[in-house]
Amino acid sequence: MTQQQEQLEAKAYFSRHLLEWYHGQKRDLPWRRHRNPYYIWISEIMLQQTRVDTVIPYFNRFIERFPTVESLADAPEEDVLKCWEGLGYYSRARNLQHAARQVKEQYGGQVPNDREAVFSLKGVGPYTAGAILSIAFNRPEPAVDGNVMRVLSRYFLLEDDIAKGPTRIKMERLAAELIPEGEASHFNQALMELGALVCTPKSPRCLPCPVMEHCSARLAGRETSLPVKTKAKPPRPEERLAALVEGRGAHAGRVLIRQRPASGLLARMWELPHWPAPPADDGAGSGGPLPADAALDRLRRSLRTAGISARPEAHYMAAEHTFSHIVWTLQVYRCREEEALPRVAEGRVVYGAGAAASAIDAGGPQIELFADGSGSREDSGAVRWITREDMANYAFPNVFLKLLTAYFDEQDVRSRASE
DNA sequence: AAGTCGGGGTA
DNA sequence: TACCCAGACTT
Repeated sequence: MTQQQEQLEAKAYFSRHLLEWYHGQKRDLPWRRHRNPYYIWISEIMLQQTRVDTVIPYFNRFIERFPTVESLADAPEEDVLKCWEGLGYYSRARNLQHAARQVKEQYGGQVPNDREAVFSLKGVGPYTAGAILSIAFNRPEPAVDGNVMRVLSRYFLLEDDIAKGPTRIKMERLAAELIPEGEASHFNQALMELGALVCTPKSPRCLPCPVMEHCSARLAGRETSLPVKTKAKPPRPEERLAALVEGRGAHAGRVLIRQRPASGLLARMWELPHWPAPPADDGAGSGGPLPADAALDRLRRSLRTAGISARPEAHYMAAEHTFSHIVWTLQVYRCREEEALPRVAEGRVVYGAGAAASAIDAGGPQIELFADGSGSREDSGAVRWITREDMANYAFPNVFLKLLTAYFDEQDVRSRASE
């Protein structure tokens, strides 16, 4: 048998056995219960860089709250964001709603089924377009994600770096050849299911694998050294000082939160106000936490610059928040609202500092208005005084969700103890 | 091609 | 710890 014939046979074997395995092993997932293109689409956006088990509860809540394309298109953006709270990559939520409006206006509320149209939807790239077209419409389009690249690089012993762009193109060509006639939907899902359940990154379960016999990596004993992938550079650390401002008088029992800018990191999410901590200058330049008094002093100045009348009192707790490119270490301080608060009414912060106000009015990319990191661009956002119950109306990144929940829990314990 | 965008599970 | 993940968008 020629090499080309062997290759053809290996491909046919792969597709046939994988498909058969899938019919017996596929998981019962909410978006698999109907072939509803809207459900498939939502699930695929949520599944970007996110595990199935994490997505399931979010998916169920989401389609309950937004059952149709039109209901999503017509919803307030903050509702969509709140539904996405804790899932991460929040631009996915905003892009999804943008795309829902595209579908409503350009395609009569029906998810389009041709490549051009699907690809034009905001937030839909090569993988997601292929996934929607194949899974929802059974079109013979490849849907190549990291999972599929791992499976193919092992089965065919491909040593291309899957972090490189051209590799995905090559994998797509291969994946397209493998789709059995009329079976695009099942086959593409089978490929991903195998990657998720059997051909896992660290320790692949080769024995129960339906295609083990002809897996080139396995036959070469190289299944754990594939795929080849250049590793990402480590995230840079950022030390920050956060203010947990406890209200007094009219704001008693409430905490101050602010909204982030409309673009960039955690866009339009709500948070405790926080600012960069200056590097601790201990002479060695090694960084590390700031001495307590220096931190309090820095925070006092940041609060004043932001137009928040509050006095830092004591360190409360530390919290970490990891992004793919940054790691925040937040040192949270309890602060007391000061009397006489003409500058922090409900609504927007009014700047007292002339320099900051004029700099913002001038427009442009004002990242840091002052060299010391106070008066940052974030200081121009809306602020609110909230209770625990109000948390339901604002979308928070997980770190602040946990911080606020812990704080209000503690307050409840204290108030019950003092009764 | 590289950087920007969260968060959690796994070994 | 370090690595991984059902990626897309911007520059």
